[in-house]
Amino acid sequence: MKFNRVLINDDHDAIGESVAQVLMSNGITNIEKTQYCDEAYLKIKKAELDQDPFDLLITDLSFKSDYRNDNLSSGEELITKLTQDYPDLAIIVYSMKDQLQKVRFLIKNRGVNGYVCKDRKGSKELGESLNVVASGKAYLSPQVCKALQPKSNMEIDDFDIRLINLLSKGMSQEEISEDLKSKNLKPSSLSSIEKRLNRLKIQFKANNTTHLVSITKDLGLI
Amino acid sequence: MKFNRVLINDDHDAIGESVAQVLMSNGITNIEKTQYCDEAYLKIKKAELDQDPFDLLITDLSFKSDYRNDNLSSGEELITKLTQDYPDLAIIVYSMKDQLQKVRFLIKNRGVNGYVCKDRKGSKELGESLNVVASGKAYLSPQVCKALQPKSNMEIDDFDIRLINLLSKGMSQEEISEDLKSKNLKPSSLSSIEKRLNRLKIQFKANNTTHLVSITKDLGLI
DNA sequence: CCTATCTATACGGTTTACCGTAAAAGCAAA
DNA sequence: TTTGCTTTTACGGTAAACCGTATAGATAGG
Repeated sequence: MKFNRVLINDDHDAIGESVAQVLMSNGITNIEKTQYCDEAYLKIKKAELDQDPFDLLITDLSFKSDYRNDNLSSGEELITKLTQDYPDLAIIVYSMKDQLQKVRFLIKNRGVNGYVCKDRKGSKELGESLNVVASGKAYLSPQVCKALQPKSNMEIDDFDIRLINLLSKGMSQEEISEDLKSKNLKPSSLSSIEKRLNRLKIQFKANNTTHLVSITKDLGLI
Repeated sequence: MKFNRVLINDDHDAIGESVAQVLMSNGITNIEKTQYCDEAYLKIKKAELDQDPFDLLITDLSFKSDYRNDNLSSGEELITKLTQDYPDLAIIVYSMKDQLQKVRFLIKNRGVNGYVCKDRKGSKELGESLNVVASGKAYLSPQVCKALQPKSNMEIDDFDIRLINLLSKGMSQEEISEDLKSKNLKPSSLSSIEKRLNRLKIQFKANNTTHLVSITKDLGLI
């Protein structure tokens, strides 16, 4: 099997162009490009209605917002919507992010078929991913291929991310506790929050909360 | 004046390629590419020694680290070193970051000649910047062109920056006080530090220290 | 020289973060 | 159901951050 009709969704024009180059050098010429997630969704929808659907979407995850106020503001939202509506569409994510948690989530829970890291060898890996994904297998860049290996111990989950995010927004640990309780999310006691933060501080070698937020921001975790 | 010999420094291969395309379509063919800041520095140094120097560097700011442990790990460090050693070299930054403080700093204090945002029209703007910078003027992408307008500038001095920086490294206010005393820097009492932080927290509408560090990191202030 | 003003510092009280310990709840295998 | 393990929660003490107020020093204008 080979992909015939491909949509590229990336807000950076140069990336879109280079992805198109990779596709063409793999013999794929029926290509369209979008720079917004809304636009991508509409194009896919229209293609479906026109009986000329895409077989593959290559998309970034993070998009800068501009004057248009977008409905779908991130690649992840786009993917969530697409996997509901068009489960047959193959999706390759092409992103700077290399967090295992995110990768695992997209592959396991969103049925993403490939995850290629924009990096020094991004183009080459993207080319390889086309063949792998076309043959029905999942492709992962080497940097993130351990995402699917079970349990590489020291890992952070969505709760951790949420926690650090709320801290970075200036909430106190007690306020966070209240917030979680009001949303009926499970670990919500101040004590649990403290314990979790403690683990994270050890993991990231942070001296205090401020340091932890600083480090995770640098890592692009939040 | 026109640029003859250009070095492109970007860790993402596709970007390097697309920048090269832009240069060639502007009639510049003497192009070299690097994917590491160390490599870029060495290449520029060598070219200088060989009496065949570059007249322009186009570089990203953030680079992923890999197995090589780099000396210069960011574009900013590279630029700092270059403006010391080769003040005549023109530099255009091509980056995702669009924080005004960062841009202002690079233009004012590092003598960077152009700042182009990697964005939906990044390639087009990069092409325009070549002509503007070649004619001796500074080029700024529309998103960041207000960086040079003095209006948007709140009065934050070096002490403030130093303070927030130390906080982001995990030091307590007392440790910072000790540190400043040991360096004989003037406001150094815990009380002064508290007062200064208070002013900053009001200025940036921060709830606490963690929030303050988070906000200033987002602004690119530190 | 005196005074108004601004800055640095000192101090005490309150809140929040930090850290250890321990009980309670959830869960899976025997 | 019992047992053992893990996770969540509770609590108490210490350290640090937070906040108001007050004194000391430095500076500029009269």
